[in-house]
Amino acid sequence: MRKKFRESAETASRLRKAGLRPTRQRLELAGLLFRQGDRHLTAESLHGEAEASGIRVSLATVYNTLHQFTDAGLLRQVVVDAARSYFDTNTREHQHFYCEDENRLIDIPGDSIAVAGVPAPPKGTRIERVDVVIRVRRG
Amino acid sequence: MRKKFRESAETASRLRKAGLRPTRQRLELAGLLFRQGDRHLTAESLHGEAEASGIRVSLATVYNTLHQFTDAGLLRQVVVDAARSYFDTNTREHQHFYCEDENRLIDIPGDSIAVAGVPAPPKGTRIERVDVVIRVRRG
DNA sequence: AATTTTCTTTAGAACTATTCTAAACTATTG
DNA sequence: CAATAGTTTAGAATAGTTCTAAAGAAAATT
Repeated sequence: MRKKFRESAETASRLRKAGLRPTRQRLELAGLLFRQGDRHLTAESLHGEAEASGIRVSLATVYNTLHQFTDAGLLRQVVVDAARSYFDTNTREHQHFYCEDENRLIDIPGDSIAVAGVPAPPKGTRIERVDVVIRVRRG
Repeated sequence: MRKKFRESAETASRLRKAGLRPTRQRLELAGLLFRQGDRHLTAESLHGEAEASGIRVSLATVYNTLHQFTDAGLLRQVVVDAARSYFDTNTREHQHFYCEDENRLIDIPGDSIAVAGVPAPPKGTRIERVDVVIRVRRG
């Protein structure tokens, strides 16, 4: 399969650039993560998907991989819920609706939303990121 | 002590209005929470403070109380860190800097900051709250 | 003011998400 | 192809939080 081969090679080189060896587990997880469009996953949900696809990988490796990919800029971690951590395959600038009834994230494109009037950050610090979470409920 | 008595009576009636019995534990925790100005606490930190003040209260009760006060609108829960939950005694509209180096929250007054271009919420939902977290780091 | 009812507190167990550990394994280097 | 350095893994450990059921306290009822 030509396409798959090219994707793997591309992913492998992305990983190498991030200082990560392109192991079977990383390549297969990357396949799951990036094959489809923008996605929001938890470690458990990705692990479940891997299992369902016949990919053999431990939960610990899923956690490691999600964090390594996040550090490498391939994923963005989204904190909306005290209970679980979400990872977003969309690393462009954007924000989120968070549906509290169904624990679901929905992207808001970065060009539609803007935060104005941000004060200077506390002395000795610099702004890392501005996160907007719009909490919504059925009703 | 006149002042303390009045505070207790006021707190007691706030609790009653929220359908909560003004028990010793709730009154004493309310004392710690609201005596000082705006504060950001975790369950553990409040429990520690209580211990230090000679207030006898279990950690389970601290958790219960924080949630009950939040439901009653006396506190606001702030989600910034996947690890721990913060509770904010400032329930006015406002936002936060989150200092990732020291796990510390800093209030941003609601009148200085504004979010523009919020799209319509997903079908069948209404906006509950708009949370802005500005993540900062030393540097 | 004693009794009953309802709510609250508590210690400790249980749970959930996540991280750690150290041994086995795999990719890369020389 | 051996040596090295990085990776994976199962399971243990941890952290924060919630649950449980029994004891205690507040409110309602007599």
